Parts: sequence; C-alpha cells; structure tokens
Amino acid sequence: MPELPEVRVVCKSLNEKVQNLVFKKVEIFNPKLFKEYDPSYFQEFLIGEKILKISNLGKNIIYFLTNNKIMLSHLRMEGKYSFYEQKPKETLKHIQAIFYFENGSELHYRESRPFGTFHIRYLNNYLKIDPLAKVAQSPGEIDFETFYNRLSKKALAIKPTLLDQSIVSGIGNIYADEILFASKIHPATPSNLLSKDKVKEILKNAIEILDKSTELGGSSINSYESLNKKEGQYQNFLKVHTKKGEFCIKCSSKIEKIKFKGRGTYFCPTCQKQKDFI
DNA sequence: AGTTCATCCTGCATGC
DNA sequence: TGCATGCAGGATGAAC
Repeated sequence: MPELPEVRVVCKSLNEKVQNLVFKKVEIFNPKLFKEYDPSYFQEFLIGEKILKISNLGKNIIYFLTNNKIMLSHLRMEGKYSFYEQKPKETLKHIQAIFYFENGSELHYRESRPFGTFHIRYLNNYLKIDPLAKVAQSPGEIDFETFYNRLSKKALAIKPTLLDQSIVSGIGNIYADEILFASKIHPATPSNLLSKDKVKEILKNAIEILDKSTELGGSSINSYESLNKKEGQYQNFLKVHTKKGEFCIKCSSKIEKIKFKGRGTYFCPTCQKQKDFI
C-alpha cells in the first residue's frame, strides 16, 4: 500500500509526465471515488485547466492547476496511475477513470479495490477543509517538540498513534512496523510512556527509513507500483514487515505477526520487549 | 473527548 | 475442482 515514500515517488513520476498538460476530457467509470460532486461537475471543473505542479501532503497527492484550482488524489491501498503518450491499444484491468489531455496523451487511474478518493478544491482553503484539514506534517517536516507533545498526551499505543495522520503524516502499516523495530519499541507501548530520547529516536528512524525507501522507489509489496508498472526496491530492505517466522537480523529470534488494533503487526519479540519505562 | 469498531471493496488464500 | 468463507487495509463516521 502506498505510504509516504511511494506517494513521493508517484508525485515525482507524475510531474515528469503531466506537468504543463491541459485537461481535455475526463472519463469517470466509478463515480464513488469522486467525492462530493457528481462526475459531470468534476469534468467541467477540470477541462481547460493546465497542471502546474504536483506535490503531496502526507499520503495525499495534490494537483495544482490554473485558475487556483486543485485536485486531490488519495491512492488508499491499491491506487495506481499509468501514463500514455498516445491512446493505448489495450487498457489494463480495473480502470476507474481516464484523464485525457489536449496533446493526445492520457493518464489512467486504476485500482482493484476502489477505495481511493478524488476531491476538487480551491487554493484559498484546501488546507482548511477536509480531507487535508487535520493532516499533520510528515516526519521530515515536523518540529520535534510538536511531535513529542502530541505523543506525550496520548495514552494510545504507539503503533496506532504513528498511523494517525493528524499526529504525523505519511506513515502506514509497513513503515510503522519498520520504525518501531529500528527503535526497539513494542508496538503496544503507550505513547505517553516514551521518553524524550525514545521519541527522538523514533523520529530519526522514521526520517531515515522513509528517505531510504523513497530513494529506492518505495516498497513494492501488495501490488504497489509508482507509474506505468514501475516497482520499487525497498521491500528487499524490510526487516520485520512481511517477515513472519523469519529470523531477526539482530538477535535471530523469530519474527512474530499479531493482529493489533485491527492491523497486521510484525515485530521481534526479543528486540521489542514490552517495558514499563522506555 | 478519546478510543474502538464497522464500513467501503475485491482479489486472493484457505477449507471443505 | 468448485464453491463458500474470511482476510487484507486507510480513513471516516458512528457508537461506546
């Protein structure tokens, strides 16, 4: 599933392909993904506008368009883009929408489990209203004191806290497991029991892991690809996620998988023991 | 107010 | 082999 590294790589690839292109037509096959407005208004909003730049806030992809317009795209678990210079002879499965540009190129959005979302917004308030209103900064951007204050106020376990996009954004199930392993913290540890030094370690590890994965094009597990079927390589560097039954690289214990607060959670029972103070 | 849980959806793995 | 069941998960909104 795409998390911060994957979303960053998608944005980079999209910028290379669709920057400066002008929307000519939009075909929406699954209106459910296109929130708040009906598909015809979505099309009307986009047609004739040029894509100036694409960036991201956490896992949200932000298309900045002419006339102060914005389109938001969230890939959820399976969302993928494919770009074609010309109309392709065959289309891939599970196409949810096609964006046609004036120069004849096409951007296809597909998703086998259609959970992704698209929103249209204006520049003046897109950060003030959902879905971006509560999205926090990512680990590389957030101020340490802010991050520490948020954690120190939460009695909730650290794993779901790291997944909470209003605390810090961009971390999903894969990297939460990896960050906690690198920081030697049991996923059930209450966030407010973590010392300042431990929280520093979490943030440092989060930045390192997310940056390294970004450099390697993200993690291609559970079908992630950035653009046009390009896969990342960070899955080869995962230390606990997906490693159930394999030996821990630090202590050779067997990696365990549990279901924690509804999420598959991988950890090393020796390196990540539960402690009262940490 | 904070936290948990069901929901959205479909491909895939498992079990009979 | 074929069918039924269950599981996966990000974010949201309902329920506790």
